[in-house]
Amino acid sequence: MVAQELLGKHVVHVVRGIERVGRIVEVEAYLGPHDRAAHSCKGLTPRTRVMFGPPGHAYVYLIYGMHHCLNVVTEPEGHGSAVLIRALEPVSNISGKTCGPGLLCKALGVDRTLNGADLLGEQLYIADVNAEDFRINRRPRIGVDYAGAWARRLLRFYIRGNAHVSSP
DNA sequence: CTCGGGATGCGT
DNA sequence: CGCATCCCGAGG
Repeated sequence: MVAQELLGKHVVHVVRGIERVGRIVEVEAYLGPHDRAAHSCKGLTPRTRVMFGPPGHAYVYLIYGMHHCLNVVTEPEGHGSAVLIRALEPVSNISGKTCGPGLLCKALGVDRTLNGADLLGEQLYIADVNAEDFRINRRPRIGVDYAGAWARRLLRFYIRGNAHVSSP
């Protein structure tokens, strides 16, 4: 699954020439319209347009009126799947906490103006790094209790023992 | 545990 | 149009 492959990679956001970098330590997979916890289960709407778009783009949305969440579209166009970045370990030029999806967006300076951004571009991207050895834990996703059987699926992945995971 | 906060999608 | 709901975080 693509979600685990993001663990250990770096998220880079360039702000006024400064690279803000965090190492991905926690993610959740959202599998498509059949996944009742996924935004795409509402179908193709203005909000979910990017999620149904081509892979390698950022899906950024506002939640609870005040926090942003950063996702990576992972599957081919039309599929409607994405991976939510839930926690980072600070690497460079990070100020503020990064142990949660809203917090890490704040620390990186990511907001909805980056919705749809091409992650192969220059401003916001995922950087592969030398694979440090780590083990992966799998758990149910956070905050999706409404999603019936899908709430119990083990689609949350994090680096075992990492101090920056949101709720170990 | 509570509660803020605003967009969204859906029913009317 | 109204309104319940939401992939959260801070504070008690």
